[in-house]
Parts: sequence; structure tokens; C-alpha cells
Amino acid sequence: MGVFSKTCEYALRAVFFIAQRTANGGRVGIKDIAGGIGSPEHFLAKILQDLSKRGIVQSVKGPNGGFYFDKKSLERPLADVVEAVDGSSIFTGCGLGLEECSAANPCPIHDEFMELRNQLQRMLKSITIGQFNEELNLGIKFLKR
Amino acid sequence: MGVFSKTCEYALRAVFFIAQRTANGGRVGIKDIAGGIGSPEHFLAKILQDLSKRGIVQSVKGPNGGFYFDKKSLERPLADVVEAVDGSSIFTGCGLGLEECSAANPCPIHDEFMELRNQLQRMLKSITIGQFNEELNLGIKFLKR
DNA sequence: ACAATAAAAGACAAAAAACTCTTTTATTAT
DNA sequence: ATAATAAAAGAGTTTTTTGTCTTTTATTGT
Repeated sequence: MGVFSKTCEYALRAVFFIAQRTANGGRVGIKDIAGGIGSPEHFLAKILQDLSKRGIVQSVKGPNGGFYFDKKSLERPLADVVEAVDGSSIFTGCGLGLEECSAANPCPIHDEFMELRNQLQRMLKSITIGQFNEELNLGIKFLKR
Repeated sequence: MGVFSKTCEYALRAVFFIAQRTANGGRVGIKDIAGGIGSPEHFLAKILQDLSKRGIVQSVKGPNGGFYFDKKSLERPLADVVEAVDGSSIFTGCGLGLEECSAANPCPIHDEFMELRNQLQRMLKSITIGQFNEELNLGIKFLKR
């Protein structure tokens, strides 16, 4: 098990892929995206449908249609994608799975975990969807394998 | 989804519980443990059987039997429990789920994630199973709810 | 208007994780 | 030796996650 669900991993990879491919206009189809990140096509389609409904990614149907990001969306932090897919519990939940874990009622590792989660949150809030377009173009960063 | 699997969360809570209850000798039965941490009894039994086979927790059958920790085991780091249950991929895996993510072939968030994982590992290696016995006794830290 | 295209939606199927119940085995006390 | 106890083991079921296939709807170019 990773930090994120598989669904969320696909979502993040897809989001980076779409950003890179549509930074200069145009759209990418689901087949290209799925191929480009190595994910099951129809499964990814569901994920992107959901992100589209939530307004995180843009899409149009029909010929020359596909997914893309507008300027504003490219500035969105990764945290928004993660929260949309996996929920916010990843930033707040207890490390030992306790429902009512809090500073007043802490599990043994409450403090240490809080720090970790805060670091994750800081990181995901500081990274934007469009941030790696160039490095992906240059082949310095990868989304497959 | 948490950082750990549900199975692992139960394991960690159980381990803390057993440590506290057997710090001064004796054993705890599975019913007490499951009740004490709020987990399904038979499911937890499986988990502890596995930890027992791996030598992380000690157990004896029969009357006055149950689970316990010997002195040495109390000094074990939490990382050992986590690795036994969830595997080591939690310390090494790619944040975006890529198989071949590495410094030479990095995903976009490779560096940031590595730091996070290292912090998790440091934390889990520095905390021991028996470390919270006193605070649990005093009712300062909790394993339920 | 019509055909082609591509996302959206719906209904499943497979696999994995989480959970339950029953039987067996080992240990202890009498 | 025997009965009681408690973990170990086995054989399931349920739920969640992941993945597939088909049909529908919206858009575009001719």
C-alpha cells in the first residue's frame, strides 16, 4: 500500500501528463493519456470524469475533444487532486486508525504523525499541476514504468 | 486510506497494548487485546499469529497463555512491525506508483517523496514497542476509539 | 441533417483486503 | 490421564478496490 490509493496515483500521473501535453493549447484523448502513463484506459476514464465534474480538469466531447487544463487550473496545487480522489483524511487521519485521535486524546504516535502529515500537506500544497511541464518535455522526469 | 493498511494499524495498536499489559510479566489473551484496542477478535488473531511466527511477539498456548513481549522484543523499533505487516515498499515505493522510479529515472515528485519516506522511516526506527507503556498506564495516550 | 469522434455514464467482473466461524493443536492444572 | 484453556490453523464470507465492457450523450466537420 502506498501513501495514495492506486486511483489517486493514476490521477496524479494523468494530471501531469495532460498538463504537459496541453500547455500550449489543444486537448489529449483518454487513449493517449492512458497509454502515456501506463494505466487501464476505462478505469482512468472514470477517474478523469470525476475530476472533470469537480472542475479540476477541463474536458470537451466530440472530434478534437479531450482533456486539458486552462491557465488557472495549471496553478492548482497537487493537494487539490489528492483531496478530490482520496479525501482529506490523508491530511488529518490518525496513524493508528483511531477515530477520535486528537491532541487531547492522542494515540502513542500522535505528535510524530502530525508532523509527517503536515510535511505531506505542505509539499502537496506547494507543488502545482503544471510545474513539471518542462522537465517532462525534456525527458528529465517520467510518468511511466 | 491511511499510510498503513488497516491490518497494520491493528498490529501497531495490539503491539502497544500487549507491551503495556505484560511489561511486568504475564500474558494477555486475544480477547483482552481485541477488546482493548477495538478490533475484530479473529481478524486480529491472524495478524498476531503472523507476528508470532516472525518472532516479533511471543506467545504461549493453554491456560495462562497469551501474548507477551520479552525484554529484547520491547526494544524493537516500530519499523519492524510495519515492515512485517505491510512490507518494505512503504519505505521505498514511488509516490505515483511507478515501478522503476529512481534518481536516474525519477517521477516528478521523486525527491520530495523520498524525503517524506525517509522521515517516516527515521520516525518508525526511533520509536520502540515498549516506549509508551508508562503513558498508556497513566491514561495520557490511548489505543481505542 | 449526418456521420464521425470522444467523453460520460452504466452495468458488470476480478482481485485484494477485511472480517467471521469452526476445528485443531499445544499447554497447564488437577 | 484428563479436562480446561488459549493460540494456531483452516475454510470460508463480505466489502472495497481495481479493472472491463457496452451504451449513451455531446460536439464537430462535412
